[in-house]
Amino acid sequence: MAKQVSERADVLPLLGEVFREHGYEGASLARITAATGLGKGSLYHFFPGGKEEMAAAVLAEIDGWFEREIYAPLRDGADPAAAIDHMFAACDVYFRSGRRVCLVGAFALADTRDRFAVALRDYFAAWVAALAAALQRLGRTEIDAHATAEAVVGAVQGAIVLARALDDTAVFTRLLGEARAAMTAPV
Amino acid sequence: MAKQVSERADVLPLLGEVFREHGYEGASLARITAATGLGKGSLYHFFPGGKEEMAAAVLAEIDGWFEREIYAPLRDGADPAAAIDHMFAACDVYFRSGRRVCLVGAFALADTRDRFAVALRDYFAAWVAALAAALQRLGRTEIDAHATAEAVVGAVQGAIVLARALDDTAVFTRLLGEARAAMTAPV
DNA sequence: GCGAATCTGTACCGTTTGGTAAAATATGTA
DNA sequence: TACATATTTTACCAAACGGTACAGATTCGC
Repeated sequence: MAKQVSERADVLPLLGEVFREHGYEGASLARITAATGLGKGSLYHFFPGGKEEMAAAVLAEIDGWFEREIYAPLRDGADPAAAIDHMFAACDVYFRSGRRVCLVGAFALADTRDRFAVALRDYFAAWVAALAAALQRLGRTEIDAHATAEAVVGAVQGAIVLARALDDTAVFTRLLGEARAAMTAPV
Repeated sequence: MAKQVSERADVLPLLGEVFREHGYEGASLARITAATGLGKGSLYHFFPGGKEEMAAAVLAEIDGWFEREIYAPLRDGADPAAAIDHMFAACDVYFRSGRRVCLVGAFALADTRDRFAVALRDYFAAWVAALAAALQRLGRTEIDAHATAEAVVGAVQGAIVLARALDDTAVFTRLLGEARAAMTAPV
């Protein structure tokens, strides 16, 4: 009975992948134990609230990652244009050109939407706000910046759906490229 | 034991709503019987293949509706511009300004993607092709028409995700309006 | 009116579900 | 070493799962 040195934080990425691949309902404890290597006992030790707490923790970790990696540079970074470029590049890597699902987006389409309403809203609101801030720093008006940011974030989500449905990563890359071009062209 | 005069086709819309609201895994037979009023006996009489056949039938019905209502006018209608306007209007009604999920898009994000791969691909491929045909008839080049069509179809899917996550139907209307404007502006 | 085909309600099957309880083992600290 | 705290294993639970079997009831063709 070796103690795996697994911190609670270490299992979150594995946990996230299970939720991503099978959704909230499809992520059974059997699959979770298989993916994490942790038995039910350990899981309920780390997450006394069960599946719901696991999913909430994953959402919080995702939110933290985006805040650190994408939102903060957009909002506070020295070079807004570079932060925007970094955002597109990071999205392509993170979502694996549309092969990997956005867990927050997927939750928004299922009946998990109500259960995690606050987390979902915060995630997208923060993304739109951060991108809009970068655009404003590049000289756009507040209204124009917000509308454009909204469209770009929406385009990313739509690109994931399309790329997965068409089973074609090129669609994802193409759509993100167009969104990026439409952003940088007209100041 | 009154015979409900329900044809197989009559239950498809109800069935579709269950899948939309709860996803494939979340659409339990208990929920399905509750929503349709049909017992297991009747359900398995109409759909011997069980849940999988039910979902496939719903997808086929959806595909038929879009083909009839949206794709055909775009492709073969007398007035391509009017067909595009009709598409946006029909989308707003069908998806209830982003409150109602696109079942095909939702399936694309879950692990139902592999099970119904062909149906998902066909749905989006047909949509993009039809919209591209309308754009070509309006004078765009084949390449430009295809790229634009892809972006618009993606925007619709992204708009649904965003509207649901932000719990704001205005986002859906706004994004579709922008997509439409971006389409009609530069010939 | 009669038989065949169609439809429906109910009971049941084995499996899996999320979750619990507690005993057994590791680990950190003094 | 000893003791408390963390962690893990194992066994177990009631409920729900998708699906089957089949006997009734209804409807339709003739």
